Amino acid sequence: MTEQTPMDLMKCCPIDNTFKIIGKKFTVHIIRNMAMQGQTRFNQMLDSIEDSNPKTLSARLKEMEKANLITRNVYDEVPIRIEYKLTKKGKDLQGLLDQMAAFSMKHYAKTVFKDGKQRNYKHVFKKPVSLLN
Amino acid sequence: MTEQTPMDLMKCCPIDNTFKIIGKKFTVHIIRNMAMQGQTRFNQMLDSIEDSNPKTLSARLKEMEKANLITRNVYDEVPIRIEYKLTKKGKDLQGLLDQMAAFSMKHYAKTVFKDGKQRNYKHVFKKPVSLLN
DNA sequence: CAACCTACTTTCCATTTGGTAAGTTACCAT
DNA sequence: ATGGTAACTTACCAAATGGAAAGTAGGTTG
Repeated sequence: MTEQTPMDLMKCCPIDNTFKIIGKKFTVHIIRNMAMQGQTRFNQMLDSIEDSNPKTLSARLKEMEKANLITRNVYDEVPIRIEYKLTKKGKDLQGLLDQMAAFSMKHYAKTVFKDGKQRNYKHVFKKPVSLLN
Repeated sequence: MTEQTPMDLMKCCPIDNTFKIIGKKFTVHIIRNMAMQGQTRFNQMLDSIEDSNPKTLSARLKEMEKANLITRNVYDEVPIRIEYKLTKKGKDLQGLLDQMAAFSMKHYAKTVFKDGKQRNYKHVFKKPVSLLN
């Protein structure tokens, strides 16, 4: 019998599909700030994401909520407070961000590190790269 | 003494840096076709990458060559033959592609698989997700 | 009642990006 | 001379994307 390749199982490309989710400007930055710095609020992200602006940030957050990567919770305080949080699904992008970080730390040490010296992911973050189960 | 965070070491964000490299349309598709299908030629990629066109493909290949992700070799045959190959650095993006594939296989099984059933990366590709050393 | 706060939205404009279609180069075969 | 092949390039146009600046909503504080 003929061998079954991964492509025989697939209807559409999973890499392409993921790219459609995280390929737009600021999406990975938002996840990064939420996952690594625990940020939850609009103005926090606006202030800390390089070159972001409210219009684009707002658009990305809406897309991400629709894609179930994050939740949006309204707290009726004064002034109003809104919290964005990563869902389980959103957290599953951690491994992807880890790989992105690891790649630059390996190949762009001079760009990335103040002292220009190469380090690996585990050394910097004191934990191995996350994996998806 | 005060604790040293990963950010204290960094001049620029490694995630952002990687995004600048792979964030444009078709870049990951090119790497995917080269790594997973062994493609080396312009027209092969043009025919097999969904919605690609010669202008954009050509632009991406040039950027990728400049970034040392691929090499371009000219063979003076008739008709002329040109081979693109992944460098060691380009191959180091494999783990990133794996994570992208794994994420969609976990969270978009219905979109990705013909039968709509979830499978993990290892099951489909018969090998674990690649890691960067 | 004016100022301030968070969290946006809206308008209008500029830039980036991509796409189609046709052309180009160089060499060989008929 | 015409046509074929590979690998592009060019011109011109359309759409997507992003950004600055100002405005809005609802409530509080001085």
